[in-house]
This record gives sequence, C-alpha cells and structure tokens, in this order.
Amino acid sequence: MIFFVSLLRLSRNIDYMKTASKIFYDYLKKRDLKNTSERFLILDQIIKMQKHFEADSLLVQLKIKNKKISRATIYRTLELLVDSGLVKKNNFNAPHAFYEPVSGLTRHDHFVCQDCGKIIEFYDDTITKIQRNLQVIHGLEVLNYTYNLSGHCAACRKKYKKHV
Amino acid sequence: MIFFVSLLRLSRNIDYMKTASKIFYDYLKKRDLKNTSERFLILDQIIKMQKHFEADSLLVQLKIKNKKISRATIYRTLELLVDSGLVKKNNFNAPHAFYEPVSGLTRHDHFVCQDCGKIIEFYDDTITKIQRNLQVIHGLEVLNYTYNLSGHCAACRKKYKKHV
DNA sequence: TTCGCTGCAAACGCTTTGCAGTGAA
DNA sequence: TTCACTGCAAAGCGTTTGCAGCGAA
Repeated sequence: MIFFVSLLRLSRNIDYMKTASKIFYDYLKKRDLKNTSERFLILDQIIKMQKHFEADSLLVQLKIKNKKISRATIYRTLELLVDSGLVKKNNFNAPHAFYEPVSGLTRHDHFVCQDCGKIIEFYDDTITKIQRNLQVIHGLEVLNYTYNLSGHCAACRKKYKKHV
Repeated sequence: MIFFVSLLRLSRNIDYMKTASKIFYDYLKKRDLKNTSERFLILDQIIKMQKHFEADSLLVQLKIKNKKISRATIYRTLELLVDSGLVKKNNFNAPHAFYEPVSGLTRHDHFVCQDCGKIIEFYDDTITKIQRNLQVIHGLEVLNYTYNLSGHCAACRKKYKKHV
C-alpha cells in the first residue's frame, strides 16, 4: 500500500518540538557536550522548516529572524543532529546535501521529477519487508537507508508527451 | 527473494565490452558527437573496473597504463556515459560520487557497512513492485532510482557486540 | 575546413577547519 | 576556572569551466 505523505502529515506541533528538544538535550548531556542557545535555535528552526532544506536556507531563515548563527555552527550542529537521529541527510545525487527532520509521522521516501524538480514523498511499507529480509536472513543490521526515485511526474508527463 | 549479486555476477567479457562500445558509438553518432580515442579508452577502463569506482581512481588506473587523459575529460565523458545509460552514478551520501558500469546482469542495490566500509550488493525484486505501483497508480514515470542502505555487516556485528 | 574535443589551470560551491575570543558548567 | 563552542576567514576538495590548440569527419 502506498500513501502520499502530504496527505498524512500532521502539522508539527509544540509537543513534537518539546520531544525533539528533550532528545537533543539528552543526546548532548550523554556525551558531555554543551547545551548552547545556538544548538537549540537551529533545532527549533529545523522543526519549522517545510520538509527538505539545505544548510544555506537554514542560515537564511535564521538570519531573517535576526538570529545570527554562523555557517560553521550550522554545519557542526547539523552533524550532531544527524548523529542523534533527529535529522536525516540526503544527497539526491546533488552537489550539496538536503536535510529533513525525522519523526515517526513522516517516514517516507522521495521521488524527484527530473523536469520540474518537484519532490514527491510517498510511503510504501514493502520497503520494510526488504530490510527485514536482509536483517533476518543475511545478518545485516540496517540502521539507515535512502530510497530515492526520479523520472517524470504526472504533470510533466502530460506537458512533454515526447518522453517515452 | 534476495540474491547477493557477487554470487551471480559473471566476469565481464569481450562480448559485453563490444556491446557497450557499440551502444556508446551509436549514442555519440545519434547526437553528432565525435568518436574520440579518449572516450573509448575511458569506457574500456570502466568495464574493467571492479564494481564501484571514483572519478579519480579511473584517472589513476589510466595513468598506470600510460593513457594520459585529463581529469576534465574523465568528468565530461562520465557525464555522457551516465546519460547513455552505460554507467550509473551513485552518491552514497558521500562528498564525492561513485560510478559503476550498468549491465543487465548486475542490477542491484547497495548496503554500506558503517564500520568497515564494505559495500555489499544485493538484489530484491520486491523493489520493482513499489515502482510499478507508483507508475501505474499514481502516474509517475520512474526512470531511475537509488536504494542505498547502511548499518553494520554481519562480520562487524560480531566484532562490536556493543552496537544495539 | 569546420566545429567539437582535449588539456590545462583557474574557478566554483559546498563544506570543513584553525584559531582566538566567548561562554556554559 | 576550564574546556568546549562560536564566528570568522581561509583552506579543502570534488567537480566544472574558459580558453587556446588539436583533431575527427
């Protein structure tokens, strides 16, 4: 069964933000890292970001809100957030990385339209079956995966009928 | 059903090399591009490469064989080969791209061990079901995909039992 | 002869890093 | 007070590009 995630996504709410902060707080504490205002400003902004964002757009958003955080700190904090499991990094075969907040509600994969660049999220639980197989039968422990598709979206297929 | 591709892979042979050259030749001709010796030297070397390689290791291999081809030409030719369908580009969330020759015999996805870096290839045809669903039900035309997993391989799981 | 191709070196763009000053614990 | 963190600017690194000379068709 395939779901389009946009239909399922619940608007991120205060509760989720609290949970994420708590997770990050614990993560930092456990490693004797410091709870700085910069780190939590970045996390808060990420939770407010719509889906996929780049390191640079995070910087821009924070700047708009008069939170001056350096590019270096953005990258250093993103690394921590990825490591803590709160953020997922995704390359999409592009020269720079995309990031997105991770939560149980938004588990999904991506289809990128080669024509218009639109990113369509979907979720198909078949993928978990494959990973269970690898895990159970072949002894691999799957911690992370990326499953990205590309091609032509429905709208662009109509627009450019020449495509096969 | 999951296969480990290493078990299935046939050693690349003269026939395949001929086929690939022919495909590339036709591809170039069709677009009024030129059949240069550099382009075919690169293709030949790629076919001889073991699985995943980087642009730079291609350059090194060619240098060892006294074929002096510039880095720029490597990149320009790789782009053509990817476009022609003979080579697949894959980022694995790494800062630089990996490439691999494409052939009907080696259709597969990748599991990368986070500990030892080993790349394990596997093929599970369940993945095609997802793509068919997207295509048939939702009107997307899937041309390409990457499905990369990471975690701990069986050997490293034994070695580092502390991992969850 | 005509353009597309190659090699060189410089440019690019995202990301990382060294360092000195700052601030959490 | 200590040592990790931040901001700045420079460096890093894979990749791309401008240009002049070269070579396939």
